[in-house]
Amino acid sequence: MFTIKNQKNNARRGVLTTPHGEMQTPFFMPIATKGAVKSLSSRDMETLGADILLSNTYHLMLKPGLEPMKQLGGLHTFMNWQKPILTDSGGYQVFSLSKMNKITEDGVTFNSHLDGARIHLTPELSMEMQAAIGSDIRMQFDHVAAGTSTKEVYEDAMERSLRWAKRCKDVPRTDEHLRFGIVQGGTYEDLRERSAKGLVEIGFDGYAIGGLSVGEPKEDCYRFTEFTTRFLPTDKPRYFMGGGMPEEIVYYVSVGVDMFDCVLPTRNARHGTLFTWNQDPFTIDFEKEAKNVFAQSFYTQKRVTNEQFQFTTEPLDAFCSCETCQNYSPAYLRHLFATQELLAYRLASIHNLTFYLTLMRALRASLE
RNA sequence: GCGGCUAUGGUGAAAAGGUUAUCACAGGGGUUUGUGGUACCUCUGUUACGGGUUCGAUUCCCGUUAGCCGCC
Repeated sequence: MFTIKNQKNNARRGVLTTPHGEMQTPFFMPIATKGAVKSLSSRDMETLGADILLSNTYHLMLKPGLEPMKQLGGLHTFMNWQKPILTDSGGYQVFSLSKMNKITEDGVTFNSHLDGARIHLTPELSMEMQAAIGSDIRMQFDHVAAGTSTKEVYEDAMERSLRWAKRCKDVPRTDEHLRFGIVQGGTYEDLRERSAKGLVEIGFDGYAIGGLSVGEPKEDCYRFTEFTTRFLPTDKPRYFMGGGMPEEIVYYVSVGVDMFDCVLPTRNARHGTLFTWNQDPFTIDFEKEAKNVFAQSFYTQKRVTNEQFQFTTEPLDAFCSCETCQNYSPAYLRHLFATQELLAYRLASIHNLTFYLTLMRALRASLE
């Protein structure tokens, strides 16, 4: 169930209810692809204030596998996380692992990157795996085409995604959960419109904007996200899949997107790039920032591995109250990266996730 | 003291009488968008010292110095 509590222009402030609890929207989902947010525990994620995690059907299908996951009683129990989980269907791996898979109308055959074993993923199997995982929000299996594709390829992928959407919708429900469709169509307005309308006709609990941030110019990403929202029902949650940088999220919220996930805070953390505030996040004029997406004035990315931090003892981020900023100097963080201590990944991930979760809190506050 | 071997970036190695001496690591800077779990791109930096042969030597020769090995 999705309830909008307040709206400012197109931006929405709402509540999304799932079997494992409710989330205040707009929200951000940290990514636990294989059942763990890299370097962090479930308890860490609670401490950070995450309300929902994202996990991945394809990766969990490889390990531990469908039957083991059933036997283990689902992912909530397995990883001891009692709040909601959203699962990606494996559609993104059609794109990201495109060198190792073959697409047919029935589904996609992957050569496992782990042991070369063949896995034939279909819409039905993806839904079965997501049921085994026990996720609260399940994504349709879709066909993501690269951002540099021709219109013919986009159209083919979009039409197939629509047919697969219907097949996912038709899988009988055995429990309470939300099921989302995914808009494709690349960077063509007519394809995006047909995709969105087709999905709405099938009928889902929420709608995702997919197939963006996959190699196309950033302006297109902004433009087609805004364009796509025009064809989505206002009373259902909208989910921008896979993005993005802080200023992107600010923009997408302004055009009415409610849900986000992105690997950037955690991956950048592992590579030593930390997001820091230029001002108190609760004083940011997000309406202004959304109109100025390329100005990027409210935060700075700091490379804590850089030489300039060798002797820096002042806090990394004066506006951050995370465990890392409260207890450790940039100089120490740099040392941890230089010596490849595992603690580097953990402390940096704690900070970057705190940044993203705080960004969402500040955005919600601005919409009250 | 005598004999032998070696001497190439910060480190470890490679190559060659002739454009700009190669590679890895380290170091500097950057990239990352529904995560193929330590990635990718890029830059900086070297022929121990002195003399000789040669049109040209970092390469061949002699000496100096240093290190290693053996002998007395």
